[in-house]
Amino acid sequence: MLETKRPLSECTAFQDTSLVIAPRLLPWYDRHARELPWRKGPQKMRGSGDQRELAVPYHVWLSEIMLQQTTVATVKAYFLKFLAIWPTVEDLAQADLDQVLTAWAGLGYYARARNLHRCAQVVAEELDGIFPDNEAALLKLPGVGPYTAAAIAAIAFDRPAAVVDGNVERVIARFYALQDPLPGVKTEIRTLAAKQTPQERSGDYAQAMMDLGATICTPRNPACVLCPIQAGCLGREKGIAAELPKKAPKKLKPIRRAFAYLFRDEEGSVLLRRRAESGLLGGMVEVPSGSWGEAPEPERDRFLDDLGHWSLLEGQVKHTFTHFHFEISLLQAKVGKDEKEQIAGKVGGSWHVAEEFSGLALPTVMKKILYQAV
DNA sequence: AACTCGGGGAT
DNA sequence: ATCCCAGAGTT
Repeated sequence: MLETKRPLSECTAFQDTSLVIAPRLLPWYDRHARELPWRKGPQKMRGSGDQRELAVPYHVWLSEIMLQQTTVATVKAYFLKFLAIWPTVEDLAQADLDQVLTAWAGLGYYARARNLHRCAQVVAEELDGIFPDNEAALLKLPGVGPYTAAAIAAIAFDRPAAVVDGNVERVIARFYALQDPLPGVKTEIRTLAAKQTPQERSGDYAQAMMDLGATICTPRNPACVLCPIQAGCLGREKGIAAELPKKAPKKLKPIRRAFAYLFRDEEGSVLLRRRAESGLLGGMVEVPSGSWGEAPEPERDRFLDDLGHWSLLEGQVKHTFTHFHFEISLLQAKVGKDEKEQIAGKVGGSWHVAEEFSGLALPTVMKKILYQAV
């Protein structure tokens, strides 16, 4: 067996011989761990009296929320910005939701920002500003699901929680050559992942698995020759690692179309309004638009039509959301100084010049519309 | 279990 | 173009 080849002196932390990943993965992590803004260096197993350096729970939580379905490269700048604006969870709890949404703008999945703000308030006001140190309590927090609860417990508190994200799913599916497709095979993956989670250095192990998936065991063209756990990998033995995990086919994205209505005054101000608190782009700022339908031609909005003399602008703005493509045709109308207030009232919005855009909670699709037209 | 919910980088 | 990303919440 593989584990019997290790010197006994290195085995004390991994006496359960069913642990075949951690003993090889952690030494690799000690050498190859990525430097990330929210991460402290790997815990070195030094003398017994040595203090382990765990990352700050607030930092771990903030980064994990941002990292949900979002790449490390994208998150870095947002993480540093949030930490600069709100150094502590109490600071974030006291912020206005609109400020949080503005700082989050462009990162996507805006329900995360709303839940982030609510969670900060729960921690600050009900938990004395201290994050729970166990999965069950973490799971109750807004925006914290099974993955994030395990990740915080492991990384911030070194609890032996089974951390299973897309990277870990891929590594486990390949290591055990699991050929059933996701999401059906998820339960089996979680069971195996839990069985491999070590009692020691659990936080490092979790991050090592994710680093491995991100840099070696990649979705395509995995670098098996460089892999620290290549020896026990059934997927590699069978020559099918790159094909795993299998996934159910995805649905085709329909195309939705709409008219965006750009009210402009003589000085270049634009009329913007806030979207409903829930649903797509919830709570974000938008250019008023008609309905977003799937018909071959976009639908005019009777109410907005009557508020100005509209002219169609050249070209269309294209944007792809998670589950549909979006094509926006742009309409523009000049608004006189005397009617600005009245129209703003009817539309339910307010006037803004281009210099103010960066301070507004504008999602990317709305920035595209504004930068094309303004 | 299926669906909603952004945006960008890699290929 | 497609895939996938340190997934969660709702139905």
